[in-house]
Amino acid sequence: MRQVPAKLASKLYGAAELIAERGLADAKVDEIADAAGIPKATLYYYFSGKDEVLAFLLADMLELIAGEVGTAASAPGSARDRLESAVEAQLAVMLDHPAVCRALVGDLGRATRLPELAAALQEAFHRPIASLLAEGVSDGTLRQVEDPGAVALSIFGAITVTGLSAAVDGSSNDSAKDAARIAASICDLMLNGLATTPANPEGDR
Amino acid sequence: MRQVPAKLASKLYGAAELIAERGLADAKVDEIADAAGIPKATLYYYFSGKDEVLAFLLADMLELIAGEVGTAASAPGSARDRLESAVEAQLAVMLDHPAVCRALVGDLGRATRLPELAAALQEAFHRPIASLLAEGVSDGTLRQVEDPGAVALSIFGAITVTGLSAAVDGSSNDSAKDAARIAASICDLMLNGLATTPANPEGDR
Amino acid sequence: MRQVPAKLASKLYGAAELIAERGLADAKVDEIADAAGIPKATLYYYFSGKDEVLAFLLADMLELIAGEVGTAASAPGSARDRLESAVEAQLAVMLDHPAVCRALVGDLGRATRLPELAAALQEAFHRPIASLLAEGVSDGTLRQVEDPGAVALSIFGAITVTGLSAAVDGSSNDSAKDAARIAASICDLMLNGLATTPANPEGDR
Amino acid sequence: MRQVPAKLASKLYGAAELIAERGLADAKVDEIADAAGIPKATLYYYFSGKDEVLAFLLADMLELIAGEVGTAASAPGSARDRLESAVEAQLAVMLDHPAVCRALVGDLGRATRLPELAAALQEAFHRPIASLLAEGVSDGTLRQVEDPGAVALSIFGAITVTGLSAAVDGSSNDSAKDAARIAASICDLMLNGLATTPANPEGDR
DNA sequence: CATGAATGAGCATTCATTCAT
DNA sequence: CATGAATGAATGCTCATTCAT
Repeated sequence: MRQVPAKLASKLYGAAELIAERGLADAKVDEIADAAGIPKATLYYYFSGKDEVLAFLLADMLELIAGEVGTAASAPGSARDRLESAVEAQLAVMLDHPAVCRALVGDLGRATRLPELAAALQEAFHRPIASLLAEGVSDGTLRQVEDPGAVALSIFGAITVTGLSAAVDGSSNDSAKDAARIAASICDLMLNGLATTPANPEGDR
Repeated sequence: MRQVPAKLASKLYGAAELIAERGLADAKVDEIADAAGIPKATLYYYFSGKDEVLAFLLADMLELIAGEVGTAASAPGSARDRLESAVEAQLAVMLDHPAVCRALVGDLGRATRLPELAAALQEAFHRPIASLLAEGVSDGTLRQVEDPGAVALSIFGAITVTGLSAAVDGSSNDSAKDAARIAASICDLMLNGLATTPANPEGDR
Repeated sequence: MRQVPAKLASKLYGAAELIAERGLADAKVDEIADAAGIPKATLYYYFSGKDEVLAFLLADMLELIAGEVGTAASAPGSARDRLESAVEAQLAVMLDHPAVCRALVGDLGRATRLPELAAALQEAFHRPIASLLAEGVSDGTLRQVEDPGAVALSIFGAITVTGLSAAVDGSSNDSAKDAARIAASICDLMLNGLATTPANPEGDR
Repeated sequence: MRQVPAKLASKLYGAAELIAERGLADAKVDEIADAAGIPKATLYYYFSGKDEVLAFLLADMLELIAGEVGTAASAPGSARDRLESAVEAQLAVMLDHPAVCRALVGDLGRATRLPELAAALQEAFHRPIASLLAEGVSDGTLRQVEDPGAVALSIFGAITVTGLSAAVDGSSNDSAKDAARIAASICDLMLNGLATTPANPEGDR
């Protein structure tokens, strides 16, 4: 994969919607090129094939998310506050790039197959949450749980599925507001739980 | 789609792993037939094509999940207890059928496109949770939240992503035990939250 | 490469002319299929690609030549007489199948690359001549030469190039007669030499 | 085709091996440029395309052969002696440029299609031999044969195939010596024949 | 002069699907 | 009923060639 010129990169985003809509396998290279407004052969000049185009787009978005989430996670404040910010940051990026985001999930199965993608996902989404959980225990703003890995994964799942669902719906126009609203719901659940009886830190079973 | 003989159905499960691994679009009909150990043409005798094979497998699993989760959700006991049972039931089925489960998620993007599948997913996974949330408010074992839809979706996401992750790993041999362990973590998070300060029912923002 | 039905094989000969005329690389698969009167996909059902089609045709012809030449070489009579018969036999087959023969030479370069083809060539053309040379020395009808390998190769070259030239010209209609005439010239040269002075068995240098 | 700088010309010989190995059609322009160590676009600055590159190389070699053979053929001495010299000269040039020589033969089929190449071949190889045959009859050092054209072609074939075979083998390091050895064998055959019985000038059939 | 970047046109190959037996 | 053989239709990709710099 050659160094992709910024101009080309921006054009490629025009194809993300297509890939999201139809899935990579059903999006013809011709169509992708058309959607991006470039000759098909030019795609092949820069990428080795379809897959690499998607990989490029995903990598781009994951980097963006990793950046935003990382910023939120490393801001000053309690780990708990930063966790809330991180949740909102991830949702914000997802809702800002609904097409790429849907493409990502549409080919999430691929994540199972492409270790590279799996690693990037881990880096962008999962690790920051896991870190914040640990920091929260240290600074006393979050309680200790038995299996932090499973909990981090759960939170990641809650954010991702809700974000994806919103990205698919795509009804609203104010993505920042949507992100904030959804983040609030998730954080409420994540921090306060649903139980009416006093919290039982040892779990319920 | 003709009535599928049980013998054939069981053989088809042998192809689920392949579909999970490669995605439906990248799994050639030849390969699917080979994996199932039947002639390609026989597939076409019973199914109208690739898609119907996957649909058959998914329908099978979704029905199973819907059944298990439905049973758990309609058992006697508090809504809160039943919610916990439902979470574990969903995880148990997922871990019992990791290949089909991965195939399902691998082609989750398809859910965006196939209304039928989306509806079945909704029915099997999402609705039971939403119902239990409402019942919990009624019977006082779960607190009222601001956006029950978003919360239900979050819980669904937490279960699904954690379950999928476990299905992909597939390291353990005792899936029932795994399901119980993961369910405990999720339920702990879901019910008790992570906050150390007293729960703030009004949310945190 | 699947077992090629006789009917298909015979149809394929219709494509030999095309390959001979244009060279394998410049003969489009579509054209080959058209020339043979079969669907392109059927070609791919039986062969792995263009190359295998040519290989099949060549193998077929080489086998034919090997047979004819072998018959001539193992007939009763002196080695010298049989050598003459073999020369004519080779020429006869070449002139009987000018298209395949030209295709063979057109892609003779390929012989350098495909060991399989080189071996078949060796078997069909070269070895029988070399054997006859040795037998001629034994039965006293041919004289001993210093480098029998080089001489066999020279004879092979003389036959092949003359035969090819005739195949390319393709003017005459009586290929058997042509073969006999050319064979006579080659045999005269090969047996009697061009020198006017008495033969000098030790060579001339 | 622009005037080709000597430096470039010499670099191009580095590509002859590639063309010999793969055939012109299968040698990508990129590869040829790489093999020559020059940018692809530079090739197009000097040549109109692939074909012209090969043509340049072949013309170069054919000119060389024509020169060497011509020199040998027009030296003082009997026609018979000069024929021997010409045979060795051709073999010497072929073994001196094995790659170009193989490329030439590899695309010999092309000779069927490119009249220009056929003419050059005729000029370089065939005509000198035919002339010498005639001169030999005149000066009494070679006997009259029935079909001088066929005999000349046979001799040409013997030389070419033996030379090519040696070029492909390429085992030896002393090409001049190889040429001499092979030439001796061919001349022995060509002049003295293989028959043990007294030469029968009327042919053997 | 020489060349890196870009592309138009072409084509081999794949694969889901059909159907006679 | 089940299937081996056959194929129509589609598409990913290659590569020779151009041209602005």
